[in-house]
Amino acid sequence: MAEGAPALRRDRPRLPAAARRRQIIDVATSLIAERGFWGVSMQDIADRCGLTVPGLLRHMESKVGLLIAVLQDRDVQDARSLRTHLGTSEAELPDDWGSGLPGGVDLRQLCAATMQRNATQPEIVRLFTVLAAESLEPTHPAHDYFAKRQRFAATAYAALAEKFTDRPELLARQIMAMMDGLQIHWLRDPEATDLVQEWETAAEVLFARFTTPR
Amino acid sequence: MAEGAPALRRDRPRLPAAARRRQIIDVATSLIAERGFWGVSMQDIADRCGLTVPGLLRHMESKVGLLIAVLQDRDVQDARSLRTHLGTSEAELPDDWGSGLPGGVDLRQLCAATMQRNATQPEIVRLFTVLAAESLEPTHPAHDYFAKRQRFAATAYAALAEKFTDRPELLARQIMAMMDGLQIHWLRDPEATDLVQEWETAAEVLFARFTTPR
DNA sequence: GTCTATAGGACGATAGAC
DNA sequence: GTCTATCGTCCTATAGAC
Repeated sequence: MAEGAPALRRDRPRLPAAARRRQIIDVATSLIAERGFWGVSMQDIADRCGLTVPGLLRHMESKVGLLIAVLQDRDVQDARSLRTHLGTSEAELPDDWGSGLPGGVDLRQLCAATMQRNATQPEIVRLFTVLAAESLEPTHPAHDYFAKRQRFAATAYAALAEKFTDRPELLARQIMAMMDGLQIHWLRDPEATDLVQEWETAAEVLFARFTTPR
Repeated sequence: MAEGAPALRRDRPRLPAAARRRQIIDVATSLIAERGFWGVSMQDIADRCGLTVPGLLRHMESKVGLLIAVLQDRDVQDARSLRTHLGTSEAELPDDWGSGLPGGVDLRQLCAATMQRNATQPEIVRLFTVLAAESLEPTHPAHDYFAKRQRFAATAYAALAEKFTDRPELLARQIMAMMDGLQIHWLRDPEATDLVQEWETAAEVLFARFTTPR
């Protein structure tokens, strides 16, 4: 009966700090997407990492700190993906998204690319959908993040919409609303519809005024 | 110093059960709209009612029971409002919404009326926005409610869309997505825009194919 | 119809051993 | 880098007095 060493939780070996941090962010992303920030406990996250809560807290200074880390990580990933899609040189896009999108981009193509990417990562879409609603409350730790994000997106889209219409903010807002709306319906029943196809049909309507019928 | 009676919490007198229940539902609606179901505790709700938690639990059998009561109450209110707006006789609309909307209704008018009503009650819109996202998780107590609700709305809207297009489910989905999307943007910054006006502009685009230009 | 008291657990976070 | 142990708080819910 005398087990010598106290041994690590389960059979999981120590991980280098960087790898552990990566794992924690991935697990937290997944769980927060499922249940929202208030619906997840540090215990839940620690369990899925094969850690105790204090073990988890050596890598993240608090629960709120963990949420911030998750959101920052998403920005880094998104910026990387955008850079790849648009070509590195002209798109600066640092971690806070810089001041806008490059002017040479076509709005309709950008939207289509975004929806195509989103269709491949429902978990991330869900993370943002759930947190966007939860963080409407001004005291929510992600409130400012989402306020800023929405302001940025509205401005950037409107700038790109200028070559379509003289009311670019209006088109920008309709586009964002339609994208968000289609996404939440898709999340509720992913089998029922094809997000990309659904967007394509909607885009035809939204952009119809601005394209020459063939 | 000898205060005789233990006295009621604060200065609030006993309320008849029905009035108390009404108060509890109103308070819970408001708090859940702000913070989501997982973000609110029974203590929070009891405090705002001037009750202790056991006092609260004499009127609602559990926290989940309270959420159900809130949602059922919304259905009753919505059905009442719809009956008023459409005229009592043809719209049956029992508490579970029956099997559809009366065929005589014009879809575009119905949407406009809905958005006008929603614009006057941001708190209710927020309740549904927050819970719709939170309840994507299949184990959430409101999951089935929202799944059913979305299915009903999609069917009902599609039926009314039949006189506009031969792809009514598509138009119905675009309408619902746009309404939901505009609402969440409006909730984040209610000062910035007029929900009714915003919808009117979007509706012109969505219905443009089906109306004769004057 | 509302209270006090309390059970019994989960929560976020810290201290200190190894 | 991870553990055990623990603090103090908050949670939902119940028992029983008035």
